[in-house]
Amino acid sequence: MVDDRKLDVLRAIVEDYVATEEPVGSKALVERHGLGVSPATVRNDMAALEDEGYIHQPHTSAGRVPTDKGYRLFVDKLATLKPMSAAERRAIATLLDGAVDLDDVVQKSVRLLSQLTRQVAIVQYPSLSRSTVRHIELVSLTPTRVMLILILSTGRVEQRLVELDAPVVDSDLAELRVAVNQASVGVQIAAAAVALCDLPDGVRPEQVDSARAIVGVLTEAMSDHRSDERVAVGGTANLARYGDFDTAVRPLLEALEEHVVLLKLLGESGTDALTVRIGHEGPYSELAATSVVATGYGPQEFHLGSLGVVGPTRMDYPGSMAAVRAVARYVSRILDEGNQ
Amino acid sequence: MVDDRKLDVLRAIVEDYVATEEPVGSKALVERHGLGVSPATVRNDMAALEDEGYIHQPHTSAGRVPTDKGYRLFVDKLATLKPMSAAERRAIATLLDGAVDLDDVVQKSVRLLSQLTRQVAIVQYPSLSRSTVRHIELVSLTPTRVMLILILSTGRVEQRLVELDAPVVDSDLAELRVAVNQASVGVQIAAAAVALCDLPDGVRPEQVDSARAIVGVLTEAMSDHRSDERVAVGGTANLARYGDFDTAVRPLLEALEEHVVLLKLLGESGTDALTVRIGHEGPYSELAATSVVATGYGPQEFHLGSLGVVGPTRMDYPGSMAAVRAVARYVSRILDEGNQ
DNA sequence: CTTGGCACTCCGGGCGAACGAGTGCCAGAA
DNA sequence: TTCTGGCACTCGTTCGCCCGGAGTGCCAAG
Repeated sequence: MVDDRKLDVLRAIVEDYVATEEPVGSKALVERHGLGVSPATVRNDMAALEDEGYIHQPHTSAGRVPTDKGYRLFVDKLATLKPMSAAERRAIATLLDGAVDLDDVVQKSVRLLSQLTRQVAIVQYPSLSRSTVRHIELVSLTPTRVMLILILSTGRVEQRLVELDAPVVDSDLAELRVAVNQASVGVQIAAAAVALCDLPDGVRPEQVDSARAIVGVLTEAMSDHRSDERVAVGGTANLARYGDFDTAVRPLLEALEEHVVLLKLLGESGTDALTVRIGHEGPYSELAATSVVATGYGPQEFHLGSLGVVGPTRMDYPGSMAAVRAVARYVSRILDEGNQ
Repeated sequence: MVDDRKLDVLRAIVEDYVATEEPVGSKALVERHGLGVSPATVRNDMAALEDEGYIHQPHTSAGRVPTDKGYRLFVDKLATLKPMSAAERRAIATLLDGAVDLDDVVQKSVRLLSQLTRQVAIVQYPSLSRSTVRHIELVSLTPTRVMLILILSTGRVEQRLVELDAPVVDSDLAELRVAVNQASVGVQIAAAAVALCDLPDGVRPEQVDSARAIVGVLTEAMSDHRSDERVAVGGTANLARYGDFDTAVRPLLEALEEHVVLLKLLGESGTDALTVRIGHEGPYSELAATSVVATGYGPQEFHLGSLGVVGPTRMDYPGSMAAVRAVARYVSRILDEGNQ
């Protein structure tokens, strides 16, 4: 089982199959890779690999195709990350350095990732719940309407409109602004929501109602878990290269509409490690033909969110893994800089 | 040429073809619609319609298929908007009323539109250039970093980070905040950018540099035409229902990645009218097999942006047109309310 | 102007044969 | 023990072919 040549054969099969999309036979294998043995020998190895479940033949007298288990072994033992070319590194750096705000960073990352890997890319917005509050701004638009602006350490900005029953004067609003900022700046968002709850009790009686309304919306915005579900998707056009429409493209297209599904695909594991989920290893049986390469991102191992690519199980794992890791690193750096 | 029955036949052909996706023959036509004449008569009419270019037969002895010109006549003369069901109206109202901010409104509109029409939906964010400034907020994060927040009449919020060479004190910043707001609140954004340019000249000499930097970024954000290109896309999974992958799905998938292309598709015409662009009538020859149903939206005939759906030329025009118009109306109302 | 009849066209499905890629196995060589 | 060349076999794919059926255009009659 720990046979070097058999592993070589498996690697060759994976690489050829990824390149050609066609089952690969023993003869083509020895030709395209310098294996130094005859087709017959390779056939023996292939038979063994098939017994062990690493490859599979669609029907008698067709070539072999890697199974999910085969890809798994390939990824774990045989693949070395394809280093990014200098041009690619430069593209990443210049594109992301030019981003003006968080939205821009996310949009550009998705685009980048999909172009580098020629696959569908997914980037989760930095999680609300793991951010800290950087600033809260209260802007009175009319005497009875206040806009709340919540600025987070990641650069993410949430806004809410509040209708008040009674008008507030600007000086009161200013007071309240100071109070909410004191209570929450630098604090993790969950803790900030708690800290804010008691705040209205301390203000002057005339203000209490307005303060309650404002703080209410604020804490609601902070604990709105839907906002954690925001993701950006790009590169769907790459689906066009897929071979099998019904088993591969359709379910994936449907999944891409459901952001909750996407997040689960990325894996909210909370770890920053580069993870590869191959075919049936994922949580959805309809997506048994697709693999996910994902990783967390965030400054200094602090997990803010995830990003990755999804594609057919027959995909270029080394290349995708390298691209995903490279983009995650740049994004982490950018977010860190903005926060310094 | 102005023959009532021939028009009836054309309408029947369009409806049948949209329903079945198959060329429709004379016999099936008289059966499914109560035309009250024999197949032979219908055949004569069909021959005439074909001479005039409204329909086309893929090959001898196949049924007829509407041409783009045929769809055009159908849309212009024969189609009556399918009224929305009560349930659909309710769905629109409850979904959009629950939106918390502009992003939310746009996201939900896209989703709604794609579900109502079972097609790919596109919604353009309200144009920056046609909005007025509602408020500008300057928040000092550290002494040398200021975050600018630009709140527009549409509810759209733009944010930018400014690095200053020298620290500013809060009171100076407050002064500047008052000044920029005075200069720009209520003013159309292009005019506001102009008005702001001269502003730094009036401030105290120590502030000039900071003011210049801040106003510079602000006017840049205001005149950033890229921001006008923001669009949201949804319902791509509906592409899966398309018959022909290579001629229909692939080019459209590619177009959906290019937001500039999408905007051109929606038509920046600036009018609020409901427009239908059928097949080759559009600006892209690769999209000769797709149609666009779009309209502008915005309070009281004031064009803020466009929204619509794209699909195969063989699509349900009456239904799509009704849905697009209904959603546009609700979106307009919501934006108007937020702005009142 | 409409209708029924009729000959004609041509697409699509079904069937069978030839083909070829790939295999498994076996006997002999290293 | 391991590798290799040879060989018979399997089975999916492709091509040619035929045939049925849907649909048409045209014509003569109502």
